[in-house]
Amino acid sequence: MTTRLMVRDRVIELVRAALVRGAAEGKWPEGEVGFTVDAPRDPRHGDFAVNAAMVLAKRAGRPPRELAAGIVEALRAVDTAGELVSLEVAGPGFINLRLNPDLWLRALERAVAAGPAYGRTTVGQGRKVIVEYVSANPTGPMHVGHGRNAVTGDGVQSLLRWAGYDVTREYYVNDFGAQVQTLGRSVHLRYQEALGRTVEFPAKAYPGEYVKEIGAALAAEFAGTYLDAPESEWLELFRDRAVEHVLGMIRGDLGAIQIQFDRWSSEKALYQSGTVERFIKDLEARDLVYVGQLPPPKSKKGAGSPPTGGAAAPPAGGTAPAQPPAGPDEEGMSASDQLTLFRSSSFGDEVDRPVKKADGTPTYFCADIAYHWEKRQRADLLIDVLGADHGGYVPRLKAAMEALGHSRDDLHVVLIQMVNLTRGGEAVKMGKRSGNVVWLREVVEEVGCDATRYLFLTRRSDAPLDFDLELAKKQTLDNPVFYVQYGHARLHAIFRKAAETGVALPSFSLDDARRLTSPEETELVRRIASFPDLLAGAAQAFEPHRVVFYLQEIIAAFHSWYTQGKRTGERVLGSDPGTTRARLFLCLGLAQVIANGLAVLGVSAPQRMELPETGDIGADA
RNA sequence: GGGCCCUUAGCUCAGAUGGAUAGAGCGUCGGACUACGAAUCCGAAGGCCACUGGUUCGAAUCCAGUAGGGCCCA
Repeated sequence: MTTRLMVRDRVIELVRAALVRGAAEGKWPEGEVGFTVDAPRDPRHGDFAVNAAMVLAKRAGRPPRELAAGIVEALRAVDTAGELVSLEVAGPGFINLRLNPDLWLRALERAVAAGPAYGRTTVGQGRKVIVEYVSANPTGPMHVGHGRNAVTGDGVQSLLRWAGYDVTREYYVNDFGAQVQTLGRSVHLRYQEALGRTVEFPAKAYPGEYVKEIGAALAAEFAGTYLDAPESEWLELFRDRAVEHVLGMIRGDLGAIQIQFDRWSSEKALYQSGTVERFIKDLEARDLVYVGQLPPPKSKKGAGSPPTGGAAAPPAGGTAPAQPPAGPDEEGMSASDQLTLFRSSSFGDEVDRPVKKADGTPTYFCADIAYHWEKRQRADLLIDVLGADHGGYVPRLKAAMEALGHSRDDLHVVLIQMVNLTRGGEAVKMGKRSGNVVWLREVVEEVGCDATRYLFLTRRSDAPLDFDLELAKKQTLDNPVFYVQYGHARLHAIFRKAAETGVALPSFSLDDARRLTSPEETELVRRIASFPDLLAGAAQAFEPHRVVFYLQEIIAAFHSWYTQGKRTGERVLGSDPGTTRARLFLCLGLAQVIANGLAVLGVSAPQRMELPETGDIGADA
């Protein structure tokens, strides 16, 4: 498909041309002007407002309104096709302009013509980007917090795809650190138990039912072979088997919310392939590391208070979106150790971070930046979707990017805040202490995939989210996903009705479309036309929630228009064939935009929905 | 004690790179169906955009500080 301009782009193009023209005539200084073209809040101000005169005022040393008049003049001269039908200077120096309505109608035509591809743009220019999300430790099934990370990350990658980026969806598996070792030991305990022993479970062992299953499976496979064997003989095997099993569960959890990855990167493989070693050599070659000691803690209570020991993180996370990777501080290093430190403080981090422990083994952080180093070789832009508890981790990752000769903006981190699960407004008890974790799978099975996905995206990702199970199940307007899907179904009900009454779905005709003259109809057309812009903006800000709000607004506008038509008698299917075709075509555009917006979010767009049990309308009274 | 995020209507939240009179939903009150989905819509009431200063033509938005909440690290 040819790259056609969006309506707003056309305006930008015209303004730019006008500015060049005026500068050439000596009306104002030459050079780029950082102007904006916005749809004003108040529709009476026109289709778009341009602030170029105000921006230019400083440089030109002339009052904005005077400049605006000049720009208007230049715009008239540049607009040879007559696309701008009204231009006026307003307020402090805005140029309000109105477009030939046909331009909007043509945009509607394009929306329907593009069909399921409507909204795709090329702003990403095929840039390679890796979106890493979920990356939950393979020590248990996904909980609700992971779900929000997964859905948000998936929304981000989807947006980037729609915006023309070359996207790889990636999951980083922490299959090497202390936590999976703990899992391996926990499984071994269950293995012993399965073979008839009575064993005690230390507090830090993983409690889940799945641990028991893995233990039992290994008991069946190996019988007593590893019953009394030293840990060195079984730990790696048990760990790997457990990880494999848990990853299977995680894949299942992801499948339940329809998320797939293009690539699963393994921490263990980073070591085995020598990537970590190569990375450290690279650091040494660039003189980015040195041997030294950890800086003393900033605590006031007595210098040299020892860092906490290497206790493994608690097994099952509470509501944290992602389980924290064991930071360097949890790896049992003390202040007196001679460590290999990375000069991250020279690149904006607070302190230098250890990449090798006293015994020469790499730290978790080391593997992690090695991973980013390796990823950056495969892509131009890296996105990490992390739990908000990793906020402190971001500066050192960015420092690493810069130290390695990239831009710190080549890595963008999307932070995901906590999910507060409620049922009918009351908090569902969750917490690390109680061990009462709510698994993602339970939620999906209760409320469905669509509601789960949609509701996770009803907030900016860095704001905490209340997720109410009762609301998610409700088939009423309080439930936002239902509201949008219902609107889509209603549009299709109109199409069905048209078919029943022998009205064919129209193809585009400008003459027909010109009958869309009411303010509500023009507004709907404009919203449809702005959809590609909305998607591109959301993609570049990595904010999938914007799509949710867009859908919410456009469907509300539709419902309003529809109901108003019922009252006034100006129905979609009316007595005048031309108007009927025009309105049907508008509905086609609406249905397409809703379907595509929902598709971006991975939510279905049903054409028909079941009536609730109460409203048995068809029954004769 | 240090760092990051946050504070907008009674409640839950939107406000794209600063734009004109700050918007939704819920809740409250009052209305609208012999149906192409009332699972909807219309109207009313509801605001010191936490506070103070700064930047400029212009600030909910950017900067500094203060207060309060969350997370991470000590």
